[in-house]
Amino acid sequence: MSNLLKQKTMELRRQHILQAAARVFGERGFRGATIHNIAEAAGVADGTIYNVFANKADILLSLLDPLATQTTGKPLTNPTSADPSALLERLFRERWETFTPELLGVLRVVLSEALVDPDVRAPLLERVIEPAIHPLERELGVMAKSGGVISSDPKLISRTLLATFLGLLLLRLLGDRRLERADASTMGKIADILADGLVTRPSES
Amino acid sequence: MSNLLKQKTMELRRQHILQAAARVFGERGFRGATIHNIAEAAGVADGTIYNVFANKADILLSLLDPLATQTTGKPLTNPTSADPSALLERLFRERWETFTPELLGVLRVVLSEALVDPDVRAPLLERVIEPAIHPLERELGVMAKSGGVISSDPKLISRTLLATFLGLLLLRLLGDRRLERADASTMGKIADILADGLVTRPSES
Amino acid sequence: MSNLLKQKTMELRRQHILQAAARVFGERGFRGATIHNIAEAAGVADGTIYNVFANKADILLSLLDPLATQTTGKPLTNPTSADPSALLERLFRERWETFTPELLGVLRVVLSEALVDPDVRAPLLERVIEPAIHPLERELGVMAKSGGVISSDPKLISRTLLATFLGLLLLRLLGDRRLERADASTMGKIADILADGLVTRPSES
Amino acid sequence: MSNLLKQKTMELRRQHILQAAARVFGERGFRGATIHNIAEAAGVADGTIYNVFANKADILLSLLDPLATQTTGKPLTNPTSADPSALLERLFRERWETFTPELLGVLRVVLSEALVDPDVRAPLLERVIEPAIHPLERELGVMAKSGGVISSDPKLISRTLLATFLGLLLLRLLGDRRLERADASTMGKIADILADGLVTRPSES
DNA sequence: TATGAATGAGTATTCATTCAT
DNA sequence: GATGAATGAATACTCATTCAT
Repeated sequence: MSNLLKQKTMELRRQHILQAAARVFGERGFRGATIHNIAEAAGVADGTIYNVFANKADILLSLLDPLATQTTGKPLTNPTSADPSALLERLFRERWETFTPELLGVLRVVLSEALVDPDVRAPLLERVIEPAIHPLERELGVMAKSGGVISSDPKLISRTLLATFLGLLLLRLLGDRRLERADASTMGKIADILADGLVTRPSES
Repeated sequence: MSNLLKQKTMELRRQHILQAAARVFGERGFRGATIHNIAEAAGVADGTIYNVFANKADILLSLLDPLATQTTGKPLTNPTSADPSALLERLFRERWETFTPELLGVLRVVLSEALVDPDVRAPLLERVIEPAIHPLERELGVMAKSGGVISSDPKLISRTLLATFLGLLLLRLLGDRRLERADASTMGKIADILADGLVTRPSES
Repeated sequence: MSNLLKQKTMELRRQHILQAAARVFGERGFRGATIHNIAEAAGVADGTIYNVFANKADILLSLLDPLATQTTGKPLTNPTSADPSALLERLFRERWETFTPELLGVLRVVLSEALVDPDVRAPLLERVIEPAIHPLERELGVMAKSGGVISSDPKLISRTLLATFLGLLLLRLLGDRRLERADASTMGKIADILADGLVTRPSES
Repeated sequence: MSNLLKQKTMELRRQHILQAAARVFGERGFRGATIHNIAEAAGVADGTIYNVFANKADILLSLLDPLATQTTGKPLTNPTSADPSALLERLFRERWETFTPELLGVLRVVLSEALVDPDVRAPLLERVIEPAIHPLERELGVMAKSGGVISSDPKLISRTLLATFLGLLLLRLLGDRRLERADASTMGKIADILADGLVTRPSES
């Protein structure tokens, strides 16, 4: 039983260090943050970090988990929702809200590092991005057959939707004022635009 | 005249080093690349770089120029084109093509560093992103008044369009296979979707 | 009695750890081996080692015991053997055989460390080397008086004999193939050479 | 020509650092000495050492050169010297004298490290020990045929001679007082003993 | 008494920057 | 101006030792 207790203590410590790392990495980036910075923020000794993580990179890779949970934990689609507008609505409104400041910090450092390090890029693609795209792609295929959405190229459309969402997050991370104050309702507007198009149709007049 | 010659020589050397830096930074990232790497790639001595650039960060900031030219050099909108579909078409087709492998490398390292360093983030926002958004925003406002596009919130719509484009580039940089082989025609499809919407309208049947 | 039992248990544990340490030190050297390596090899926790030994250096010093026993346990000379050839024979044949692979490992690490650390050097000299030299020196003195061996400088001769033996062990430890496969009979040959000299005497023809 | 000057300067610096390293390693051993210790002793910055040596181990391996020169530079045997006694005389007298305090320091650290690190052991064997043994072995073979020395097993005899010499050096390095004050004449005595044997022959009476 | 997680001092190595030539 | 050797601050990681359980 002391064994179970130890495991729990270990897990708590791990999460504690990960939170500190998320904060420090979010502020200074992966390369800019030192193990000492993280240890200080977590209130432990430098060496303690290595009782939990193999090395600095391992900490960063562990931060992919919350991002992955983000995608896999809450399925984008839902068997009963065959309404494409509702799908977009959910994609943009709900997901935007789940990006708390802390999770944004994680995204910031993970994206930054993934762009220049294949060892981060590969798991990000495989564990976060693809699990976000695939169900969407499948759902779009189904909806296309039933006539709800335009039928061409679900592979491309799913990527476009994710791209828009990621791009909005990116602009926010880069300091765009408009997106820093975007809330769920803002996202609702964007979902509507994507659903109905930007151009007003003559036939609608 | 010798003065002029010197200036030209200097400018040539500067461009030469910048090209080498673009390549090296694109491959290794900003922190992962050393001054020595760049000097080697440019065929000059380490010290020579400091005759042209103040420090390593200065090289990176200088790489914003080609990205800025990207946006300001070829205006997104064009007074004569009052057609919103054509605007989107141009935004996605032409711009996608201008992202040569070298420019993608620049974008890669600049984005990576901007995400975690405010000293890169601010000029990227100011010199590249905002100059891309503002004319678009203005044009959308005009088109909204003339009824060509939906009228609400050009600030948000312009950001959404840029977000989609940036997001597509981002997915490509992160290794998404579909987007790695996307060409101008692929971008044309995406522009169409944004123009007309994803949902098929009952009224259109 | 429980007290006695405890002492025995303690002594067993001590010997167990020492054996593990001999193995690990022999493979990795003193600095290259970690307390954790030794604890693992002994099947105990790191902390347990400190219940038995004061510190890492104390383990190494404790490994001098088997080497010391080597010398003091089996006296080199024997009052009844006044035959110098027999003495050399015993010195080389018997002692060579007592250097089991494990004891060679101990010698390896002790020599290595003694060469660069006075805190190991002094006890090695005092507890192992001098106890090996002195009785030999004494015996040579006696034999010199009775005319069995050349009379000059027993101090030097005893050292020369030990030097030869140590040197042979050293070459073996350094990987010399010929000595790695040397057995007792090989040592017998060497003893003969030392007894009779390398040069063939004209008078012997 | 400035190129030639640079090479010379580089070589001087290299030798300067090597001398400092020999001193520091000799005092503290390989593991006990830090790069900073060596840099301080050489009067240069830590980083400068890495302009000359690839890493710490490379410094140690470079210290094999003076030891190798020791053996290969001055051939043990000499075509004209067919006299075995003279050969031993030279082996012990001359070589002992070449072990200056500095070279002894080098031998100390090289032996210490070679005992526990195969990466040092192999080159020591190949570049120092074998080049010392082989010519000796050959010469002994020749002398055996001409009847000057006992004929059996030159492989073993050559090793025995080197073992004796190495063993004497080892005892000296371990602090044996008698050998710390041994000079060339002491070595002469030892050579005589090896030549003529330890035992006084009845036939010689 | 045994455990093994926490500690934090210690170190090889890197690399941006300088500056004598 | 160009060079590239010298600099030395900075940092990930190790490991002997301690001590609460």
